[in-house]
Amino acid sequence: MTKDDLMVVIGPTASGKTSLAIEMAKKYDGEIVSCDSMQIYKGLPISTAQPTEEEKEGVVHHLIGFVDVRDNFSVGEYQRLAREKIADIQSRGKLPILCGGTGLYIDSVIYHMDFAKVSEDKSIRKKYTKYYDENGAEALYSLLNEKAPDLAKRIHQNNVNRVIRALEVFDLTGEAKKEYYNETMKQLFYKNTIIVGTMWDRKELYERINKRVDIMLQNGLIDEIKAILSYGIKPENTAYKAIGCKELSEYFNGKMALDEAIDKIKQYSRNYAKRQITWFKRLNDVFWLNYSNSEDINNKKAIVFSEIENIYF
RNA sequence: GCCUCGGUAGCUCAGUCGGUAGAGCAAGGGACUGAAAAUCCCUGUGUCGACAGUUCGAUUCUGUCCUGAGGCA
Repeated sequence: MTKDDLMVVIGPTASGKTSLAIEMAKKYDGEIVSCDSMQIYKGLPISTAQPTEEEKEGVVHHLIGFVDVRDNFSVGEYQRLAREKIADIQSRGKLPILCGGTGLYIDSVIYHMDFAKVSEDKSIRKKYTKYYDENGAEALYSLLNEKAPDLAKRIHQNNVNRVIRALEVFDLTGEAKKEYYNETMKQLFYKNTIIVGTMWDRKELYERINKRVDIMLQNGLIDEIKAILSYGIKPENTAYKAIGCKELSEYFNGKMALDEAIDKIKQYSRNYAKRQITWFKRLNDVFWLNYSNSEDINNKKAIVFSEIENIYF
């Protein structure tokens, strides 16, 4: 195992990433690095579909359940931590397997992405949020357009979050995010990266998602969310945006019937899966395993396994 | 049985003072560099419940019928 070796498992939610990653980890003496913006939080094992101890089958998992739900987190931090973990796994002669569905987090690790050196500045964000509230999206956007027209071109004016972050970076550094245009971003950070994607035909994937939400409910989803709400998690917290949390808190508030909340959880999960698919379609050189084509699966898996054996061993 | 209000896009509804119709959600496609399970962009022809009448022309007016909800008996 060298510092250039990295196995990656991607796919939309409920497509079977976790079990594939575990299968590979057992076969090749690997350890799994979760790449999921919500599994990082403590106290959300059910809603974020973290593997149980039983499901892990003894495979070591990293970057799961280590952040307090009241704390916010970011890609930059994730990138740093994931690369540390990967280096550590490699140094012990094991195969690192990056597994998850958060597209930006995946890119941050596998590509040469440089995030702006400046992190969140509350007062700047507050200032621009206020400006937006008073003057609207168009006016906010034109501020950015004056300061950094090239950057503005790449952001839609209605995407206020991004416009604000771009302004924040500009104000703190005095320049547009140059790395935006940097071609090196498309280069792999780990030369021997193999990416496998788990996929299903759309209809089947949606059925699996619906079914998985029902299983989460059986496993105690409602109590889990009730518990983290009682810890004092607020709507501004990132963890609150996890699917399940906001819907169930409306149910607890009496604003929504339970059935309706459950339907929304399923709905938003399906919407999310679709966005994930859009993201992953852009990646090159992915070995896609479509589980709806069961006859094909074993052949494709065999190809992936021989690829792994050629490159890593 | 009578009265009232409905029956319009997959769903919830708006609308056309008569010239064959539009929002939100869904669905599909796309974007994505420190909130990313977030955020944002693009895509809307559907016997306007059925039949008949009036009209140059009806989804829009009139009548009958079917159907849903509520009210009165």
